Amino acid sequence: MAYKNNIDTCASCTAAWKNYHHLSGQELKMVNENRFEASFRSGEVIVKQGSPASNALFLSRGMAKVYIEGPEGKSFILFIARPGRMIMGPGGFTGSRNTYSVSALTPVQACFVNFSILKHLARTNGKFAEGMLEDISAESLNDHRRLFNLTHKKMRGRLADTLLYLADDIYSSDEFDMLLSRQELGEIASMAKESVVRIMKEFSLAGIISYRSSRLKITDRQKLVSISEEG
Amino acid sequence: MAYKNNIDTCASCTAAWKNYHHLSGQELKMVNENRFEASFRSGEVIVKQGSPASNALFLSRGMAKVYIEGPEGKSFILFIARPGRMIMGPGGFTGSRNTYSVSALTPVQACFVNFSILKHLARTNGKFAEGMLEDISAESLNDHRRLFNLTHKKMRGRLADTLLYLADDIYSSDEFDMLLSRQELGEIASMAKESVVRIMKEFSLAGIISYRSSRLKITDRQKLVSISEEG
DNA sequence: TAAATTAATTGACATATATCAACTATGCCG
DNA sequence: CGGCATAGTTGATATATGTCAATTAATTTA
Repeated sequence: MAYKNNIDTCASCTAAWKNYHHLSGQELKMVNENRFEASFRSGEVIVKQGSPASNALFLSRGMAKVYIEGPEGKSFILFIARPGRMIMGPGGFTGSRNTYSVSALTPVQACFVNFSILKHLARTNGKFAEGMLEDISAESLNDHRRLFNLTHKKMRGRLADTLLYLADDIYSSDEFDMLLSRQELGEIASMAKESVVRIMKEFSLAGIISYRSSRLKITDRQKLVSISEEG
Repeated sequence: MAYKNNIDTCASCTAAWKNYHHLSGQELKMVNENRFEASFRSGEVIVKQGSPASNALFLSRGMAKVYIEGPEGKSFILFIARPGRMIMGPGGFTGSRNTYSVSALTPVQACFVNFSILKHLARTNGKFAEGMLEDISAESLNDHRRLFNLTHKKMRGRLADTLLYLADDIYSSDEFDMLLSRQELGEIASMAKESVVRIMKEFSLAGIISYRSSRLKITDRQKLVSISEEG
């Protein structure tokens, strides 16, 4: 975990959180002067569940998984994080501990901004607070959809959801490098890794997806969507 | 759905949202003058999923269930609502439609406050905005726990969770009137109503709970907690 | 109060899905 | 480059859970 500052300023950062647009030059300067940056290698833990929560996380480069660690090594992936998004667990406003872990799926460049700064900005800049509320609301809506889908769909539907999530929300493309293991796909779709393997093969034989090595391509999106909808 | 105003003012309302404490007299007056009130009978729909979302809901009396309606009559109960809490779907800040339905479990007295008022207050009153963020964060944390529990626990664990949720968060007592049908318990714990019946009986035979008619009592909380934890 | 709904219960059965064990492919490190 | 560790794959099996059908209990309505 080597420390270095690769980003000049928040103002010039191309991966900055869109809500920072609501800040004045003065306010953004405050964020910039109080952030700190770090690099992580693939697989490294960026935030550890249970540890004291004091900073929000922003990725400036790379991808990470955000997950809940349960007993007996069981874990559940909440979402995949990319640059441009604020990663602040509920712990930021409620308790004082991280309610989830974050670990790097690729080499990651990350910025940490202390909660106190963000809270101060939310108190003093109404537009910023509103943007924050919008962000958190959008997450909340996702959680609700997920709660419904995970409890009401069967494996095929849940895996279809997962593949569509990756294509639509993460890669914005129907063809992408699959950074997640079968195990991790299972931790998103809530199923055993063996089941992921079997259903991926089934989809492949049905011409819905194709994959070789780590490259995955959705070849029949329509069918995948209908599997997702049928549950 | 008869309309009447039973609450004098927000200032004197004993069921008011705690975050209203952060408002000035002037601000609270604005809320008071722009709210409207309505009564609902048991079973009546208070908010309908998919309809245009324009108001946040506050119960001043009674209980309601907040749930997602899926295809084929399937539904999933997100939470049980009581007075003192703001009920604003994510739709309030993101889309413009209600993302869930709310229906009365008992006779309900409810207040509606337009989003525009709440957004305005959030923009102009930092403390209020912060309180709102705290509230939403707490909900988010619940959703995350629920995502993990529903996907990783077996039926007994999920039903134990549900009964503890009712006792701890809703009734603050180990003995209470069970307003929910077996079907509805299943829509919280994500299982068939028949399974709810069978496991309730099992718990009853094991001396963990007892029930006759609509009265339910947790008689061995420790065991119920351990079932919840073991999953 | 009786009839008519609706909810709860029970048993039998089907099946979706996890688990276990073995094996193979792949990638990484010395 | 070869060997070790990790990830992927496959088949066999166990089981948790849903579904269906029938019955009883409880509640509402006429």
